[in-house]
Amino acid sequence: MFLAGQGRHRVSSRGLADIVGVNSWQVRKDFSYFGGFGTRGVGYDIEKLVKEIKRILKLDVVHKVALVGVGNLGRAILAYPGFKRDGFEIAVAFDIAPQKIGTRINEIVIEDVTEIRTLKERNIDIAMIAVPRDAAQKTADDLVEAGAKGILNFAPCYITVPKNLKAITIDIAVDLARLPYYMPPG
Amino acid sequence: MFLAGQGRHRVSSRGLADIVGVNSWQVRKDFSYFGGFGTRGVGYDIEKLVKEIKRILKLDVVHKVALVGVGNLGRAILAYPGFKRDGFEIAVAFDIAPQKIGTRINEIVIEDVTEIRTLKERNIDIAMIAVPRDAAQKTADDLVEAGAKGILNFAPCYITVPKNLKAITIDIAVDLARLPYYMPPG
DNA sequence: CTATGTGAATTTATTCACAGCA
DNA sequence: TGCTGTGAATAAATTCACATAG
Repeated sequence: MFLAGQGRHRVSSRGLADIVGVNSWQVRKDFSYFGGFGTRGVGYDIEKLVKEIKRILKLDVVHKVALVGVGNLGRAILAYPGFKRDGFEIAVAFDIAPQKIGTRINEIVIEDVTEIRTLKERNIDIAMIAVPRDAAQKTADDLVEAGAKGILNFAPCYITVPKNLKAITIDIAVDLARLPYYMPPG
Repeated sequence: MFLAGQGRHRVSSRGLADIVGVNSWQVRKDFSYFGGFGTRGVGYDIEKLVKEIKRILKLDVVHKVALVGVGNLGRAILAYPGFKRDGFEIAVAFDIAPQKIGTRINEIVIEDVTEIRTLKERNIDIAMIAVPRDAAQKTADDLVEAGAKGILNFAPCYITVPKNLKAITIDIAVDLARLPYYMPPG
């Protein structure tokens, strides 16, 4: 985006710092916690740096993702072009509405929610929840039982999963509510 | 959600801590930074607590919000029911496509993007960006010029605003990329 | 001579323990 | 007695300064 594929091979901690708006020693210290992967007097090799970070974040393998709920939000997610870049592949979408089953959106076939049970045999370990709030926890429970290891929840409620798994909730209203605190008066 | 309107008047720091999964002294310490608003030996009056927190976060006034971009994501946002609860009101939606101008979605009339310039006179101080990535920064610039004080950006890119204003970017791919690090192997 | 990586110093945040008020 | 609010103790994160490798 900023660096890759633009003819540049190297970047310094200062260069990275300027991009993300922090200080150069913060960049170096943070990298050092995972073992230094720069070259003294030279800087960081961009390709190697990206590879190391992907390895640390466990993004060095392709993760297959399921989407549950193909309403407005679900369709917006299916239309989002940025997943492949980071090694994610939306493999399937589920919905409860019979008239949607079997249709395709962006090459993804929509299946009945009861097929969630087949996640494990399809090597899908991540799921996104885009169902109404009242159905979110039940959906999460089904996903966990089917073998999902990570859940990204877009329903406006907290969901609980076994503590060895990971769930992240994205609630637009919560993020919106953070803005006024930082906004100037008037 | 958990406490309001369920017959309960009071809650202890321990009660709050259990709900959000932290320790009771963390709750008390955090509240104390803004001046204690509990009663010793009793706990916190729920109604007063909510009021104080809303005041601190500047959510004690209604904020009018504009949406720019009425594609899949924009329509999903307009359909989201949770804004009013927190004192936000989507006042207008803008789009660049002529065939969308003048139509309504969820009581919101869609106007041409050139009307962004009227934000200030309509007392709209917050905007949500749901346009394609290439148009995001230009949209942000227009919004800032029109008087927006806070921006919630859904385009998958960083946007820059003058440093006395506030912009928050929500990028699904970034949140998705956080999951594998915490997920158990296998 | 340049830019990393890291101990040491400093600052900030977390945790504890209890005084103080209803 | 019960639970808040807060100083003190502890832990963690940030910042600095520089030895070190290329």
